Amino acid sequence: MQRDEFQSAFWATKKAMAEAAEAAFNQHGVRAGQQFILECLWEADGQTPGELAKRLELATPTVTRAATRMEAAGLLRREAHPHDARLVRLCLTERGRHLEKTLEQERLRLTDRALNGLSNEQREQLIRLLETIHTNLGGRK
Amino acid sequence: MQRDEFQSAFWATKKAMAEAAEAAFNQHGVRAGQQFILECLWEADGQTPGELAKRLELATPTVTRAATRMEAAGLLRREAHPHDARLVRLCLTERGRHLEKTLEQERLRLTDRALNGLSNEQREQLIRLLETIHTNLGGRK
DNA sequence: GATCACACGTTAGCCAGCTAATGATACGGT
DNA sequence: ACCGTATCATTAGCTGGCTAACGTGTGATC
Repeated sequence: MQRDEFQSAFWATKKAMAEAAEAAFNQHGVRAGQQFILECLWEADGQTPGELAKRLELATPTVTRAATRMEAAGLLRREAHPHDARLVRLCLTERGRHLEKTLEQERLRLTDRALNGLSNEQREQLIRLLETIHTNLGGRK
Repeated sequence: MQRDEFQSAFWATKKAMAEAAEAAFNQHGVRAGQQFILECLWEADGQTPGELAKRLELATPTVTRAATRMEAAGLLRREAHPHDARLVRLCLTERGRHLEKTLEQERLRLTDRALNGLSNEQREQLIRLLETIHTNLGGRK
């Protein structure tokens, strides 16, 4: 049957990226998926699970459960919202706040490693190609 | 902090691809991850979970559990290995065998949709770039 | 021929996505 | 003032990846 080089290459690369990301963040006691939540909170602390889910384009339960684990890991804590008892504010702990620079570095290092040997032009082209695929498949934003 | 356009674009695209693949295959009662196992079995029926895991670069338990679900879904059945009682042969049912062309078409259609608007040259370039990343991160094969 | 190490599949349990169902609170209309 | 709807978070339960632990069967060695 026809080989589908694109999908083969894409999924293999995705797997390699996921593994590398997991390895990079695990060193600092953070699971790969939690990094995105942290990034949002570094930008604006005290957001609610629903806000984070919307920003990250995740389902809300994914965020609340991750928050539970991150709370157990001492990365954040839940606080009551002052004006609306339905809402929960996720607030970074000292430890969660302190990891910002470390994890940013880790992320940039991963990108560097992944794109090693590519020219700036090739990198830009890659990003454009990825974005084309994303919009072709109806990706939001 | 520095934006990391590559990772943003990559993960967004990965998500869009995963969603699109899930939607495409679910129409035929197949979950996205099971497609790869089916492809292996179409090529050579009766392989063992361990063989499939090695080919697909998955952990063996991932395959055995998927096989259990696929068995329940009527896509394959377990058969005893004639010469070695430790081994299990995963054999396609009529239904599993019959889905080959349909799912291949679905996969190609997904690729077409994803790469819509890209020239052959751009497609080849994309594949090369993805493979570079894969090998940069130490991807096997 | 018995025993012991190795190979294989399965089970248990973790994380991370998802949807559907629950429960609590806010708010608008009456 | 009350009642119903809408909006949150959470829980339950699915798939799909993983590692570690388990049990069984092969095969080699003695």
